[in-house]
Amino acid sequence: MAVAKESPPVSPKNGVDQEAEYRAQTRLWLRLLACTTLIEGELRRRFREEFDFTMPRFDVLAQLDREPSGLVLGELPKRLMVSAGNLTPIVDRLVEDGYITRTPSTLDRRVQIVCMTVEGRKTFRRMAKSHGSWLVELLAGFPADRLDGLTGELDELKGAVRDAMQKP
Amino acid sequence: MAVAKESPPVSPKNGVDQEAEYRAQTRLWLRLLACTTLIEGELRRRFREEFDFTMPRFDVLAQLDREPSGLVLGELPKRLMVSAGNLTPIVDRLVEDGYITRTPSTLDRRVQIVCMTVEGRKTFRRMAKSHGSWLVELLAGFPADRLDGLTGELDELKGAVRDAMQKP
DNA sequence: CGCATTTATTTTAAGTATAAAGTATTGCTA
DNA sequence: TAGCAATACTTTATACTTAAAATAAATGCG
Repeated sequence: MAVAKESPPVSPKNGVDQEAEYRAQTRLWLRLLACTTLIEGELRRRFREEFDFTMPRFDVLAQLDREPSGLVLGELPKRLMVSAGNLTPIVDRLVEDGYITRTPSTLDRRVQIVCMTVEGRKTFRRMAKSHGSWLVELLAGFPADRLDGLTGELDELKGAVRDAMQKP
Repeated sequence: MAVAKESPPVSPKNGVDQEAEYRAQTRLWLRLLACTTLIEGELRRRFREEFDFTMPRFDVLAQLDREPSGLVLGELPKRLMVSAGNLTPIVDRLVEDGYITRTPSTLDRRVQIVCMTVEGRKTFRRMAKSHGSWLVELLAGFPADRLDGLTGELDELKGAVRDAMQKP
């Protein structure tokens, strides 16, 4: 039963509309996933090839780059939206490689402060520059005057999803 | 739109525009990643809680569900955009659990045909129904009349990125 | 036919991810 | 002030992920 798009709302939502909306939602999700996977895969590949570095490691450095005085270790999982346990070995290796330091707080011996070293900052800057240019290269084909519009839509989407997750 | 397509670094003249565009591109990428991570994480969590199942396993079943006569194993990595090596243990376990079968082709003994079992099909239908309703729930807060528009934008983005990756 | 190449798939090594349990340490409170 | 709950972080178990090497079978070509 084909329903005209502009048919008045006879019932709040009839079966056909619901079905169509469901399919539209599924399509959106699949497209979102495809875009992210595509870009993420390419960035990962280049990080590996050019710098023998991984994105999670870069992400940690990116957070620390904004915090000259360092960051409480527990802040990282929150900001990067990953689990705490995941971060331990990543931070371990960044310390091992000399890019960051991990110092126990004198006030609370459970807490550790992580801070980028001079070496780490230098390395990060170099990688960040490439990262930026890769992004520019990959997104160059998308009309510049619609970048903000799309970002705005995604912001709304994110808000809606977050709200939906809050409720229960 | 007055943006040089791929002029390397920066000429003083349009330096500001380029910088602004670069920031817009970065914002878009971060938002895209945030949306996907948010939704993916929630779906993963629910798959785990409700069905003790993972998304990659579900994705394999979803592909096979459309192919009543089964699929050449090598098709899966292409369709799911994952590496072949990754798939081996996933398929192994699905076979082990009785959801799919893996039969060597009689024509070419390198090739294997994977096919969903009746049991697998039953299980998949049940999970797919929940998956759909979760998606509806998570995306309910986003205006229905803008779903297709956003999907279209993402399609364009995907095309642009794919083109950019093709060239070199 | 014999051998190199290509194709399909698996194995391996290194890393990322989560959940859940474990270890200190601190703070609260009865 | 003794004990217990909360907090910060690590460890463990399991699974996904890729890249690259390995295996195995088919194909092509001289």
